[in-house]
Amino acid sequence: MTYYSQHAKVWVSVDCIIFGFDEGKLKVLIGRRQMDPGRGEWSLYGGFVAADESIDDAAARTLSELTGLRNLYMRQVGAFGSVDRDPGERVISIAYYALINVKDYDERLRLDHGVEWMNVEELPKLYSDHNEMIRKALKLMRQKLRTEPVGFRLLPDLFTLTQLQKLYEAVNGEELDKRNFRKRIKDMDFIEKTELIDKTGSKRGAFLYRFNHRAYNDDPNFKL
Amino acid sequence: MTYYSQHAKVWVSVDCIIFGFDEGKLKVLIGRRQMDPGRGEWSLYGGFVAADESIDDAAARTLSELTGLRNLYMRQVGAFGSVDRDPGERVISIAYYALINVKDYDERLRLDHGVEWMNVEELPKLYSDHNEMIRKALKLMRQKLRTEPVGFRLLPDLFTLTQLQKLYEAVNGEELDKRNFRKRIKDMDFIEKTELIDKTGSKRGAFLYRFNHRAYNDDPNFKL
DNA sequence: CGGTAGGGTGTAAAAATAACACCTTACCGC
DNA sequence: GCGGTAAGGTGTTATTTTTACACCCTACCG
Repeated sequence: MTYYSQHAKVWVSVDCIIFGFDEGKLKVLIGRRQMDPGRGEWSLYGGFVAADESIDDAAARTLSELTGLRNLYMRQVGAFGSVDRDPGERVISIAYYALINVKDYDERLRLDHGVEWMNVEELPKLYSDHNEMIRKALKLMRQKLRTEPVGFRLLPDLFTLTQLQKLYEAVNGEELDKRNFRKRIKDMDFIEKTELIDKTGSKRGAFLYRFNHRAYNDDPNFKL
Repeated sequence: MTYYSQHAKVWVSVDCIIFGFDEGKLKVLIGRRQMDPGRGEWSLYGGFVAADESIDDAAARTLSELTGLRNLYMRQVGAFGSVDRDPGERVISIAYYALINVKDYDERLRLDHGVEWMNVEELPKLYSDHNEMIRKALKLMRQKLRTEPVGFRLLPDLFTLTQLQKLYEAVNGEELDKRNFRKRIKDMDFIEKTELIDKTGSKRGAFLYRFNHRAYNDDPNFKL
């Protein structure tokens, strides 16, 4: 059975870069590492890949462990495999990023795991190569948000155009022209205007919009 | 020492998607698999990650083993980790793509390894998830070629504009307008015209060009 | 010495992007 | 109750980028 027995086996873990958007800022979930080596250092949340699960499944399981949420939008960032990336043992880690709506994350659960939302712009030095993972995740996520309608995953089901614009501004780190932005939105029929109005963000109130998956599948022409 | 001992260890391999460009076509190096399981099936060339080398080093070593070349342009495609992707054992594989100039590849060495150049458009069914690896590699490679001047890695140091254009046409699968293409090249000062002339491609002869790394670093504005 | 196959060049129309300013609404505080 | 204010909402024009398009040149070959 052991066709490959002359080769070394290693541990493989997954690390999750969980992006959220709140108060106009792009955030990442990080916590203090609870085990050696590196106990107490800021770190991404991760877990090991079990013998009987795929790496995607391991990432999904780890994400759900942390957030209580399933079917999150999740993409692989890549494998990180310096020999000494883990100070104790040889561990290769596959990084994944996920997009979640901050309000879906139960505060209690967050505290239980001792993680917190931190602005991507103001991250501390993290354990091992986790800063590098986040850098790469950010790059991929930005690219994805530009070309596919996944930014909605970071917002509530119903959102205002201003929220959406602020999201894109936070992700790309540059201000956008309101009129040009809204013109583009109008061109995309799968971003549906509802008759509902959000009054929390302004006195006047703003129309709420919704992303229509079906309509997108019919005519997937997204560009922002 | 074994902090993580309750978790399973697995084999980790690397698989190389080696792109080349010849006779106007984009090609990949594949061969018949020489070991069980899957002996005889078409397959990418790969190898195992050793205990004392990073995954990038393993990929570079494997590439150099196959091609005799070092310092190839190489980028990670991602980790592939379905439980049953290898019919025999649990093996997680990290795919890498590399760009080489076909003429740098010693024909003798190629035959020794029993690999051959096959058009990306006409690939057979490959072992395990290797077709999927190639699909993803192609996608990443195309994106890279559009935004960074790495296509030159697929050409000789000196090349004609027609060669360069044919390369981009093959990679993106669409014809380009000669005058528009050359206009863009003229805008990029780091693509230097030499006084040398290539007579192999035509009766009249065409000027040879060269990519100037230094000039590119001074003003890295590439777009094709 | 004529045919031919690839090498080389500029301009104008169309499309995409960027710049820009003012009115509306409803709440809040006085 | 009313004036201030903070966010919501809306079109047009200039600029830039992209695309479309056709003819002459050169040197080899037969």
